Amino acid sequence: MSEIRTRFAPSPTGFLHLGSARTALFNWAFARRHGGTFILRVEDTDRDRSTRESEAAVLEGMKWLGLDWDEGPFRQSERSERHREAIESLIAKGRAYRCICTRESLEERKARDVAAGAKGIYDGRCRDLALGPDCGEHTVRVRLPREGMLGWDDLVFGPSGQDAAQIGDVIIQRTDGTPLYNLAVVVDDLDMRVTHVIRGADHHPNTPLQVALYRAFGLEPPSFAHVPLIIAESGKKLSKRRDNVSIQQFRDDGHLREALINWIVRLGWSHGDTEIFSLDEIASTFDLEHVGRSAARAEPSKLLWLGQHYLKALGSNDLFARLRPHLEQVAGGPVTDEPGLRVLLDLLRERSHTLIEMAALARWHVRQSVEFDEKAVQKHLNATAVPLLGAVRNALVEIPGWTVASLEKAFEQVAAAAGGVSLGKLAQPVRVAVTGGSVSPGIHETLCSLGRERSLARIDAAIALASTRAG
RNA sequence: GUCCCCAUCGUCUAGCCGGUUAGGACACCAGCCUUUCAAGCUGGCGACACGGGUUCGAGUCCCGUUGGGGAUACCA
Repeated sequence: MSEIRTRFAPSPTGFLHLGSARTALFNWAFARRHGGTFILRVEDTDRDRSTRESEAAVLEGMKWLGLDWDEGPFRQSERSERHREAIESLIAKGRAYRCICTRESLEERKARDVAAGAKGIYDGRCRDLALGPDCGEHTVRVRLPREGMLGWDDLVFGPSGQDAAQIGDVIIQRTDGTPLYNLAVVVDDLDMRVTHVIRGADHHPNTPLQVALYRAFGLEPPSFAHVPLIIAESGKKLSKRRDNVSIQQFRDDGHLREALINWIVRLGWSHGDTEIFSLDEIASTFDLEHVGRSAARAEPSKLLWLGQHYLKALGSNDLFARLRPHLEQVAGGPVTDEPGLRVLLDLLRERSHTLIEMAALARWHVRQSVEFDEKAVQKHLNATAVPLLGAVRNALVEIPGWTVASLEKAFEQVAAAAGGVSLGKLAQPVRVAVTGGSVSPGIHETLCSLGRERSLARIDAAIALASTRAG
């Protein structure tokens, strides 16, 4: 069997779309799984909507996700000469013909047809006119068979197809001489020797036409696999306005690429009961047989869970590197890499789902001063807390080493000396003193990560604050 | 309107040739753990859209209904 070749063919309209990313992933995975070739081709034949910036955004999204391609990126727009040639050859073979029907006339005829209860497909007025190149302004249409099945065996949906009579001779070349999508894809996939076309199910309905085009060229169509669409949480189609569909946006929201990949691969594909997949594992297990047939909702709770999972697994240096920009955002300035911060970040892993969330939880550590949460202060930094904080402070100053164990011991001693106050009574005021809020990792760990000097200074400040308030 | 497609817990899904107490994961709820928040552990709630067939037997096959999606461009 010949080498497997897949391609991802996005139209560059702004950014890498969630659904496109999954299509790209599937194509990438299928090629990798079979030791094949993954091609990237930008479908920019619609000049009005395609820009270099959006093309760059799509490529950037691919790279960020870790989807590397073997050939390309090719631009469909740079292949127009080849497309024209292909159209000419079709005309020469009698498989396509020139059409001089005007837009207005076409619209009018279609409206009439539809009003009469028909489908409104092209009536074939120019089909047998044998118009030459000098016929004036014209489009080119494929000459489709009048009847017969245009079918294929879809690798996801199974036997599929449509009767040729339902389609009609569609336009493949505009009056300005540029090719239309359906013609261009077929020619490109043929030229690039694509063996498996894996794409969104929104293309399912125009596959019969493409099958007809392959036949017109006298060549075998590739295998097709249509992947069900991803729909919004609402159950509706993903909308750019309402829904987050941009991979770049997910990245900016602090999601880990590993989580995003894992999330989308499971949207429509499964491998038994396995939930966790790295890119490598996808590359070695992905198959078309287990791609489902119904649309999947992009419900983000699992993405969040996956985010936490991968946050826990990330190497310390990797985590710090990825988190740094977000930490600096929170700190409002440069953040220095120091052991105490690393300790805190490790503690924050199981408390966060995204980098943004983690950076927010590290706020009290990376900022110079504490920002107090008013409710926490009222509850824990009150008159009764003053002697307690004082006792803790005195004990902490005395301990030789600043470790979790020594801090724990010191707290126990203070609690005992204060006549058996619960550790909770002790811990909360201290927590508010050093973090400004009532939520943080264990108090000993928290103090340990902040370090001796900063901790003591913050406790002193809190004692002062609590005293003034009480007095 | 017309064509095409889809249908298992709230969500993602397992379910290969018809025989399962319909499984897993997320979410949710409860308990344990616990100085807060998490994490972790244990347990719970929870689904074959509906109606007809075929069959000894249907989540699995067939038809219909309903619901949802996609396509109906000189867009891709």
